[in-house]
Amino acid sequence: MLKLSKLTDYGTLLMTTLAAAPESVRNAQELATETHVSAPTVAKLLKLLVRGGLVESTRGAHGGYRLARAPEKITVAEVVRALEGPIALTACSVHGGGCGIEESCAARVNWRVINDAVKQALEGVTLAEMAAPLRSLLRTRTAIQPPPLNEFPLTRF
Amino acid sequence: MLKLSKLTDYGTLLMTTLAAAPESVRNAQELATETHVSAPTVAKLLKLLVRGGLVESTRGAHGGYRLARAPEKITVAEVVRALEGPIALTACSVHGGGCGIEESCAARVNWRVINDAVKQALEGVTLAEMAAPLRSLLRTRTAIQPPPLNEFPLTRF
DNA sequence: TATAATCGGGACTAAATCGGTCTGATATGG
DNA sequence: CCATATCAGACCGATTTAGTCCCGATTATA
Ligand code: SF4
Ligand code: SF4
Repeated sequence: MLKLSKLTDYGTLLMTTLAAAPESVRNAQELATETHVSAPTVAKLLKLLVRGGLVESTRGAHGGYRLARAPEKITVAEVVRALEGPIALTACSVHGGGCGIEESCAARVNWRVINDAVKQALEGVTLAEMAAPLRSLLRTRTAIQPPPLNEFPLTRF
Repeated sequence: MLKLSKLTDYGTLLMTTLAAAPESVRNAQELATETHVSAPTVAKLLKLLVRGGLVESTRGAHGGYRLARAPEKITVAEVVRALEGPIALTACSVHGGGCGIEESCAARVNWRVINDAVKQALEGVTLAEMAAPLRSLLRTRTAIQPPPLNEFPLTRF
């Protein structure tokens, strides 16, 4: 459904929760009860987010998790990328996607443009804005810009 | 991966192909060879598109398919909707999505705004533009507008 | 140092979805 | 009436997703 996977959805909720108190260190269990997401799932997500460099962990007793950067410096796009790889609406928008009919596809070039639009929409929203809801998002939405012309795919289409 | 299903992808390709010659009537087999998509899949897609009101079919000998409306009047968003239902990034952005933690979700309101942004991006692209690649898309991308304020969800967040 | 708390990595299963195929009914043109 | 071609739907295998569990590594603290 052009939809986010549920894991990614929960992941952003998790990050938003972390962003609400960026300094404090909380463990997986605490975050689970705060977000109402099941504990094992939270743990799994946090692992992925750590690996993606968005969250710092401290091990051992009294350990826990904390944002790796200031909430203003983390975009929703990064969260999505950490959890489910590059943002690619179509198979061909990531290199070597292996669609098979790329050569003859009339829609490919335009999908790429649409893909970029979506990507930039996600990149324009920071965790700080997610945590402090919606006022600032209004600005963000109009900030979507066309890419410079020379960035366009040099295809033989 | 925040990705389109392959069926939807092929569906837009199919529609783009139809839009390239909006007048002519072609049958499923012809469209399959033109798009390089397997024939049964094309047939399945066309059924869905007919049901969605985007394509007209004529049955019997010399039957085939044709766009129901002018290419300028059909948006990519409609194609996506016909093939995979309402555009909903998160489970809660469609009514009765049944997320379960909606009450306590800090991210919900903002996801809704992002969802609207993506939706409008898709609504801003017509099949005519897909068929005549990319020049006109540049305009479209900047045309994304914030919704009127009173359209915002009235939540107790 | 011993112990408890906590993360890290990965394997694993169940369920849902997706992509694709097939068959029979139905409608049209000749 | 027959050949052609869409229509509707069931159907299935493959893949992906969601969720759980286990065990080894690491650290604070008593
Ligand atoms: S080449 Fe065309 S069909 Fe293949 S993934 Fe890209 S847009 Fe889709
Ligand atoms: S309520 Fe929150 S967690 Fe549930 S679907 Fe909406 S955004 Fe996702």
